[in-house]
Amino acid sequence: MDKKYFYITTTAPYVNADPHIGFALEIVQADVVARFNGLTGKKVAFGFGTDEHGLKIYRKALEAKKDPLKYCDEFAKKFDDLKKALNLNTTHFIRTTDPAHISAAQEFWNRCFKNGDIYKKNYQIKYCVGCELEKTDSELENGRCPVHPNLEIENYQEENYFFRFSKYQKKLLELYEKNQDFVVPKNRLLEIKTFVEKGLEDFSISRLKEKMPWGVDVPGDPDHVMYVWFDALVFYISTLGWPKKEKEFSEFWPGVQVAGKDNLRQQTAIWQAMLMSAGLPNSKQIFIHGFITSDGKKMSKSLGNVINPFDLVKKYGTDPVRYYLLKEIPAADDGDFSYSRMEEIYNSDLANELGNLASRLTNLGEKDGLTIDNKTTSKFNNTIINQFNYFQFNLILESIWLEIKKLNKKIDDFAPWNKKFEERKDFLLECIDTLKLIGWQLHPFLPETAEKIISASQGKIKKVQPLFPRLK
RNA sequence: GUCAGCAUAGCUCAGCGGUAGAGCAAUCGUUUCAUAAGCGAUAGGUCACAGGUUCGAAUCCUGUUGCUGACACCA
Repeated sequence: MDKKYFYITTTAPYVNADPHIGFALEIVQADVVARFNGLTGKKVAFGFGTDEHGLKIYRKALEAKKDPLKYCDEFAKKFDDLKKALNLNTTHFIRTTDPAHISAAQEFWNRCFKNGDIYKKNYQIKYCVGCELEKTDSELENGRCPVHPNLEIENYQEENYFFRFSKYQKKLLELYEKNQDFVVPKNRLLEIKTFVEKGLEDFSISRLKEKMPWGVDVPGDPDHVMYVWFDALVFYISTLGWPKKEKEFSEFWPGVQVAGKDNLRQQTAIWQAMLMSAGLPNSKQIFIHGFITSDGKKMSKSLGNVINPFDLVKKYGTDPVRYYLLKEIPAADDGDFSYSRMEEIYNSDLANELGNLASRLTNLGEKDGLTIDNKTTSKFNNTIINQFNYFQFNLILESIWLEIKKLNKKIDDFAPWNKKFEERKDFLLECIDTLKLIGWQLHPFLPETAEKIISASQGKIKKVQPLFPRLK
């Protein structure tokens, strides 16, 4: 709709563990799209934040004998550190424990309530005394806790607030029907459609405060706090300052949301129904990415194969890590990370092909004392623009690398080092200009490298330091 | 258990009815401007398995095996 403004956001990571490589993937993907849109002249908002309420965090904080907020502070800091480590161009940041978010969540609740979509009902809770935890049906085996099969599951009821999700079945299906690109990739759209078609049940959106106080107060009811989902989803608009910053909100919303496949339902159905209920426009688009395995295996603490994004960046640098995530992990499918593959593509793609190309060209240019004045800037052809619309980062990078290979070959074929100065001048100028264009195309993906390339290929040409020193 | 998707060279994937493709890795050759980089060539696959349809199947259909996801209160 609005061509001037663009808003993109990731999910708000839950702060019960250190930042995960999977979230790094998600936010790097969002960053690339944000930067791309910025280069095409739009005003971009890129939202980011942390999800900090709920039982799990409350328990962890108690275990660590810490005040929940202080406990969250430590994690929120770690997530904030991702911005620097991954060179993210985020413009907005909010924690769900920030007062602005809390009042946004309450305002959102009020709107849904006024619309008649929030009501009180008895909620059946299944509780395992052994774990001292509430259990869901999917966690039970034959109606018993798998960890404590000799203990009976206790049932009790409490009064909760419910959200009238069922009311929005038809409207959600209309939304999917009307906009076939609402969820990308399309098999995810199919998945959620099937889910909604099967019928929707209202779900509980509050918890008794006496049992679990770590949440946003339900307006007008001191006995309840909101269930994390409800408050966390409002994050997508509280980052923009809703409801206070009306202008900013109306400029940027609706936005594009990036989420993992485990988040499909929350983003594409629940959140959309909530928006309808609150009388706000639906999201523009939801992109669903896959998961990353580590050396072909699921990452888990017990296997000891968890990949920490900070370690990776420390070892290889920001742009190589971004390159791996964008080139080697198919954006919409599961992908694998391995150190050997990381080093392979670092050396072949980055050091040998791209880095060396910049070195040889700027070296030739410097020796001939060349100067380039032309102001080539960002330029994306329609294929690339279309591939951006479907988040096909790996394909875009492949086509950029095709250009890099072509340029390397072109230099070999012409062999400027065998030519006289006058014979090679125009040739070199042309090559360096192509290099600059490549730099611009790389800008959303590898911002730091791109800037080095661009600045090295304009004005008086000087040989660049190796962009990516070869490993080993 | 039910439903859906996937299974192609060592690795990552493209091809989706007409004699198996790319990149990386491997091997060999070649150039020297460059980060011992570049360029070229070679090798590497009964296209998961078994049936069927067709003049012809990696490509369509059926079955088997394996993996992944969904089947609602885990963010």
